[in-house]
Amino acid sequence: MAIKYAILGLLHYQDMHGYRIMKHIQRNFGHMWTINYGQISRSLKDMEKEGLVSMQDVVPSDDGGPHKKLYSITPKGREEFARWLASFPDKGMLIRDPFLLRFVFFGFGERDQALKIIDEQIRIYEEQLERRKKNIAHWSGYPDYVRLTAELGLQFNRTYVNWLKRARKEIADGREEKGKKGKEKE
Amino acid sequence: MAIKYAILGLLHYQDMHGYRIMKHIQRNFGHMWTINYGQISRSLKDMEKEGLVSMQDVVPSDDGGPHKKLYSITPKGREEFARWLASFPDKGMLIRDPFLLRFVFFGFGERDQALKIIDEQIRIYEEQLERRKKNIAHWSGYPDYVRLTAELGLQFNRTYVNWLKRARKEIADGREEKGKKGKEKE
DNA sequence: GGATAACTATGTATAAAGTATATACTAATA
DNA sequence: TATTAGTATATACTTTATACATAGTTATCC
Repeated sequence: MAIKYAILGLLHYQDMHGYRIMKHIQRNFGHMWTINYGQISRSLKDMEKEGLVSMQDVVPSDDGGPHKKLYSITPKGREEFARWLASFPDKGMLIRDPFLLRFVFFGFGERDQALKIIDEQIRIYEEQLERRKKNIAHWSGYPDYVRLTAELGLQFNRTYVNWLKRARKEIADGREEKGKKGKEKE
Repeated sequence: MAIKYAILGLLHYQDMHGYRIMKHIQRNFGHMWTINYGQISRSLKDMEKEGLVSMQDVVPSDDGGPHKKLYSITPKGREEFARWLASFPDKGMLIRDPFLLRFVFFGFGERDQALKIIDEQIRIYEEQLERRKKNIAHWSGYPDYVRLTAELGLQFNRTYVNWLKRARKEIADGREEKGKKGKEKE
């Protein structure tokens, strides 16, 4: 359960409640992790049962805000996190890109439709790239591990956008019509 | 169910059995999709029920080899695939890297242990890069969509290895000790 | 020739992750 | 004062991923 360790790691910085953990992961780990509240909610409940975190109810009367559940990491949680951190990753990178899966098969469809989808993909990833460029400056004073991770996200984003634009151009220029269309390698 | 469309796409090229589909995805789509046999096996069974593929048992006496189940795409399968191909991807790229998740938290552990894990990661991805460099030449005559996708895989691999090496150097030089260790941004 | 390791081939049970949907309160804004 | 965006949580359901189990084939090593 990898989400578990992401949560335990974040709770090293400070106590948090579920929604804030989700927002943190979305904002700062977005290039290597996607998450939604349902997963956080379930994980926190399980982890409390396991004794890795402890929960404190923050009722509206306490701070004037909405009902929250504030989670802290326990000594047991710190132990398990440290063990995990020092262990070698057992699995490799997991990638799923619904766009690329289409892209590789675009030879079986209409070129104009393919170009439309590619253009939309360029729009999305250029926007993301601009957001990340703006954000990266804020990381300059932070620990190397965190800053370096953000920089990798930016580099992947840049590589992807450049590739998309080059691919779009090659396809628009009609080069795919000359290839051995429909053939595939083993 | 995205796996379904990967399978339907591959069956456009030729009839295949499950193990071969898995190997194909691992070898050629590894940078955009990860998969294991369990998923293929169940997907094919479901897809046969749905009428998207048809199955033909190849018993040992037929070809001397082991028992196989040869799958073909049906007209209904082609229709559904075409519909999917022309649709806009509803979800973005998903990346989950057990190494990067550790990396971002290495500030909470021992630097020497971190360096060991980083070195192992460099070894793994340099090996993968060499394999891909060798493979890419074989794609030169193939349709643009397929070749371009393979090229992106190579570029991502290269970006990752370069980043790993730079990160390793920065960390080995001890720069992470000077940072605001343990602090984290919101 | 026989062991053994690596590869081909499949299947099922279980665990983990991801999505859809629901509720409710707060803050901003038009 | 509506309405929208944002904060906050929870559960049911679906899809995806892993672990384990089986069995035959091919290659290699002694």
